[in-house]
This record gives sequence, C-alpha cells and structure tokens, in this order.
Amino acid sequence: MGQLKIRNMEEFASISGISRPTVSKYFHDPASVRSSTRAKIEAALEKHDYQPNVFAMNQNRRTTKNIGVVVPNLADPFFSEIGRRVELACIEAGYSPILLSSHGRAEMERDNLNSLRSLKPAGVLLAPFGRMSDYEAIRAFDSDFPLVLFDANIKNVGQAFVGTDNFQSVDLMVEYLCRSGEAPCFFEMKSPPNPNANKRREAYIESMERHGHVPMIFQGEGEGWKFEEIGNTEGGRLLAANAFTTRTILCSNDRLAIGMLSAAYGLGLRVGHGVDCDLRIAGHDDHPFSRFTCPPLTTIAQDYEAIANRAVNDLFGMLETKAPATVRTETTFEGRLVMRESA
Amino acid sequence: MGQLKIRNMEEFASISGISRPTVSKYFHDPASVRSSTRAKIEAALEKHDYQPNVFAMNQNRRTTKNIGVVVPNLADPFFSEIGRRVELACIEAGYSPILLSSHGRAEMERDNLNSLRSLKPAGVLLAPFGRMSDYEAIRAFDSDFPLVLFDANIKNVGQAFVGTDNFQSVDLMVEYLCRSGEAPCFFEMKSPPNPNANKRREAYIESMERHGHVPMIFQGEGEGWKFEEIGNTEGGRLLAANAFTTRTILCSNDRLAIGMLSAAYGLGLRVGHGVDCDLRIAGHDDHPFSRFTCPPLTTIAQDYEAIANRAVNDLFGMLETKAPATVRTETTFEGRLVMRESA
DNA sequence: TAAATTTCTTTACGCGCGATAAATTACAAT
DNA sequence: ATTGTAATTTATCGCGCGTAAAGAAATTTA
Repeated sequence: MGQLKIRNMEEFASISGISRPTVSKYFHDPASVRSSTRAKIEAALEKHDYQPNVFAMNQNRRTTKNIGVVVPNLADPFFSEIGRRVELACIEAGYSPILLSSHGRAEMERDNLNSLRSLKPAGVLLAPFGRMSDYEAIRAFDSDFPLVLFDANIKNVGQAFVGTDNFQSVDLMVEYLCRSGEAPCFFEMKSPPNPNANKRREAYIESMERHGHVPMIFQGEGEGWKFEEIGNTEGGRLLAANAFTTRTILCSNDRLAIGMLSAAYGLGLRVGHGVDCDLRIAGHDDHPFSRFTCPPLTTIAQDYEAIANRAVNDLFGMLETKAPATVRTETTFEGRLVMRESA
Repeated sequence: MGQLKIRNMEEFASISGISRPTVSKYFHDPASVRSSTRAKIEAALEKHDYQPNVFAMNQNRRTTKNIGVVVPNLADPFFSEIGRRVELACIEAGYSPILLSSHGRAEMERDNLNSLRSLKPAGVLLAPFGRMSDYEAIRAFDSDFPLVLFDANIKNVGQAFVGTDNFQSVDLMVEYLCRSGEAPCFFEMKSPPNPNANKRREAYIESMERHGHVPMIFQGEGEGWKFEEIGNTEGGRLLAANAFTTRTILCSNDRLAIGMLSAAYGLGLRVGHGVDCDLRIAGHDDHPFSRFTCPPLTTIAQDYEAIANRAVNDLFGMLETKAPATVRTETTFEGRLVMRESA
C-alpha cells in the first residue's frame, strides 16, 4: 500500500512518471492510453493507493460514471432483488450505481429523479411507480438523461423498456390451471398501483376467452402496497362469503396470494391440487417467500437476472455509442411456470 | 418556476440581490443568515429553481452533508425497513443519505466503506455484518469518520451503538412460553452470520435457567443468509425425526421460523396453542410476513422506528457539537411480545 | 531511414463553490 | 444620537481536476 499520502493527481502523476493530463485520461478510460504508460500508472497505483477526488472529477466532466437506479419500493423483495442485480451489473461495468427507493410514495419518485439530476448521471434505470407516477417529471427527465425503463412500461418514455411478457406468462398459468382442473377466476386489487396488474387482467381475459371460458374477475378494495394485507382481508372476505365462482383462484401477484393463503388457512380451507383440497390458489412473480408458504405457492417466475442484465446492457449500449438510440426497443422475457403444491 | 436558467451561485446571488458568500452561507445553514435576507433568498428560490452544484459544494467543504448508511443485506426485510427509516430521518434532518447494501457478502461491506470514503461522509450509520466482517477495515473507518453502529454491536467500535436488548426480548418470549405451556427449546443456525444470534442463544440459556428449566438447543447446518431454507430443511429434518425434546420451539429469528412453519405444514403437523395442536413455534423480529404465515407467527417486535431514530440522533448529536463524543454510548430498546396463533 | 501517425508532455485556463480577511452596513441596545 | 455587535459585502485565493492547444516524443508505416 501507500507509504506516503498522495494529496492529488498532480502528486500521483509525478510519482508515476506520467503527466497529469495523461493520468486524468487514464482514469477516464484506461484503454485510451498506451499499454506501456498504463503499466506505469498501474504500478504506481499498486504502491500508493490513490484515487481521484470524485467531486473534482465530476465537476467538469461532461458525463459522470454515475448510474441512477430508481425502484418504487425496496421493501418489496421483487425490487430489492432486481435492484441488487442491477447494482452489481453496474459495478461490474465500472459505473457507480446509486440505488434509490421511492418507498411506495409517488412524490418521492419525483424527488428521487430530482436528486439524481444534481448528480449528473450518465444514465438512469427506472422502474416507474405506475399509475401514480408524475409522468411529466419522468418525461422531462427522459429528455435530459439517457433513460431505460424496466418492470413497468410507459408509452414512448425512455430509450428502452425491459420486462416480463405478462400475456405469455399469464397465459401459461391459465393454460396450466385449465389443463389440470377447473378454469381459474382472477383476484386483484380494484385500483392497483402497478401497471402490470392491468396487463395481467387483460392477459387473463384474453387467455380465458381463447380457452373457451368466461373470465371472472374479483377485486379487493384498498390502496397502496400492502398487498398481503389486502389479499388477507379482502380475499379472506370473499372466501368466507363463498363469493368466488370457482375453486381455482389466480392472484395478480404472489403477495396477494400469500395474504389469501393465510386467510384460507384461518378459515380451515385446504389449499392444493390434491383430491382432498378445497381450492387452488396461484400467484405470479415467484416471490422469495412463495417457496415457504403453506402450501408452497404455484406461481410464475420472472427472469430477474435476464431483465436486470438486459436493462443494464440497453443503457450501456447507448452510453458507449453516444448515439441517443434512434429506435426505442421493448424487450420482454418469458415467465416460467413454477409448479408447487398450491395449484 | 424558472424563466431563465441560472448557471451558478454568482448569478443566483445577483438575482436575489444578495452577495454570493452570504448565499453560500445560506445553503450551508439557512438559520445562519438574517431572516430578512433569508426571505429574499427564498423568494428568489421560488421563482428561479436553482440548486448549488453538489460536486463543487463538496469539493472544498470540510464536511459534506452526506451520510452513509450501510446494511448487510437489503433483501432482508428487517434491513430494508430499518434502512428506509434511517434514510427518511436523514433527509428530514437536511442530510443526503447514501444507502448501501453489502448483499450478504462481507467483502462488499469493506468495498462499501471504501466507496464511502471518497464521498467524505459527515458520518456513517453501519449495521455491521457480524462474524465475517473485516474488523480492521471497520476500525480504520471508525478512526477516520464519525461512526454509529446499529443492530449488531462491535466492542469499542463506533461512537455509539443502538439496537434491541436481546436479553430482555428473549426473556419476554421464554417467560410467555413457559407461562402459557411447555418450556421452549431453541432452534438456530450452527454458524449464524449475525452476532445477534449469539446474544439470543445466551439470553435463552440464561432465561431458561432463571425459570428453572434446562436449556435445549438445536442447530441447523448451513451458511449464509438463506434462513427460510435452513429453517425449512434443517428444521423440517428435526421435526420429521421427532428430534426436538419439547413441543415448543423458539426460533432464533422469524425467517427460520417461517421456514420451519412451512416444513411443519408439509409434515401435516398442526402448529398453534390450541388443544388440538401438535407444536408451538415462535420467532423473533416481527418480520413483515410473520402476520401472514400459517398460522400467524408469535414473535418479538423490535422497535424499528426507535432504533432508527436513536441511531440517527446519536450521529447527528456528535456532528453538531463537533465533539468526537468522549463516551461511547450503547442504547438498547425493549422488544415487544406479539402474540399470534403459532405459540 | 524518412515520413506519417499516434501518444504524450507542457502550458494554460476554467469549473463552481468554500473560505477568509478587511471593510462596510444594518440592527439592537443603550 | 451613540455605541456595540452581528450580519453582509467586497475582494481574493484555493480546491482538484477537466479540457484544449501546441509541440515533443514515441511508435508505426512506407
């Protein structure tokens, strides 16, 4: 490590025997200097652990190495997981990710974007809040910075969108449920905060009709992100009142299903596909806990890794070509059916 | 908002009719300028949305407004929740929190501290990794920056520690379990990553002996943070083998309990305190999902809010007095018994 | 080996703001 | 009105690095 402390790039440059502007160039892009000088710099770097002052660096840089990552709610394991992967992918690529959660509050999404502005990010990966988002703020941000959306799409916003193909995934589940038993009814929130919920409802309707069944939709009251609670109270209410028209229930997402499973347990209903069971419940997302529900939840696994990697690649692709991407791309990955005991 | 764009503080100062150094002072601390000039500045601020360049600001500041918040694993709802509260408390106090997760990897904890170094944080709130932490790195960091630990303690490191009193909380649970039925045995990981696990084991032993019972400890194999899985496979193995010496099991944390509840369900065992039940299972932490397990989990609620607020206050207290805190304080809050159906 | 090309060094300037000292002004208390 | 203090202005410097231009050096090509 270092024997003497290095105060600035000037000092470090003279120690390594290279001029400061060249060293500066090296830190901006190591590949942009001759290999022999790169070796010298890196040799000096080994001995005197110096790293340039981030604030001074970013002050005059046209483009920083900062990447903003904004998710609606880190408390939701889906976003914490995908946020994690995105973060690691950024580090891997030599960027500095800044992970921001909007804590389930739309106004904080706007605040987060504003905070990011002052950090002059090279680009931003945004999982938009959905219905409650401040679209104007997001559009304005889109026109100022390279922006890639993931998880939830907004028409014509961002240079790219990456997510899961809800029509494919929901169809996969509906098909499985029909094939293995009764056609499912659909349970969701009346006013879901996340736009994917709308996609999934449409997908359910489409899929049911294609399979020759009549779609049946049940909606629970409640606002916000307390899915488990809504699944528990509203879903439980419907179960107790025997209101569902079938004994197979497809929930809009796993968290609703988890709440409903708990309600079913409380009502003494046996959930599962066995002959002795009272009803089947399925979810969507392969929430980390869905393996440990009672019974384990049959669901659709989203390809977290593929989504995260693709979103990062889409962003970095346009960063490196410097071209503002003439065409907006939309990439969706297929969901995978995860069969467990609940359906 | 703004009609013309303001490039720098100089421009903004002349628009607001105040000199630049005074404006600078205002941004450093609004209360440090006369109310009449503060009014002028804020009036101008309303009309011309200007905000100082963060990079230029932090370059020469002795102390920035950055607060590092490092947690071992954001995927764990406990840390995502407490991280959220800490974050909000920092914003409230006019600081810029930077939330970093070590993603369950000890080496990343060290990396995170290193990243923070270059951001010259005014202070850092650290929930240390525990056993695997790089103690040297943390100590070195401690001597360079104001540091407050939370959740997990390290002897003589940091200016303060804030957490839950495991001895009180575990005793509360043991007392309840003994009072309401059979004395509990204790289930935990053989080599737990988190130091609180050790505290809880000790607390269990102490409490059992005080109540005149013989402590019985069962340990599951497995490394890392996959608590549910370990609770499920290892706990399930012990349940299937009828290895537990009592029918009341206190798990070291909720996530182990959640896994074990799933295993019990799979084995057809009825969990709960009813007369028709086969065993009782209790946890610790009041994990957000413990309300929705089957049956809902009896557990200990940690006072997230109090811990987060106290940690933030302890840190800001020493920041504002500028004194490096002559005495190191340790604050623990009491856990609260949350009685549900599982025990 | 000379010429063409790339890479590096030198020099110089600017970024936006923090910090400070000295001079000036505003305000509150006599 | 006088005094004393606190706040503000003016002026100037420095932070650490980005960036640009011009010439020198190293490397590649002819």
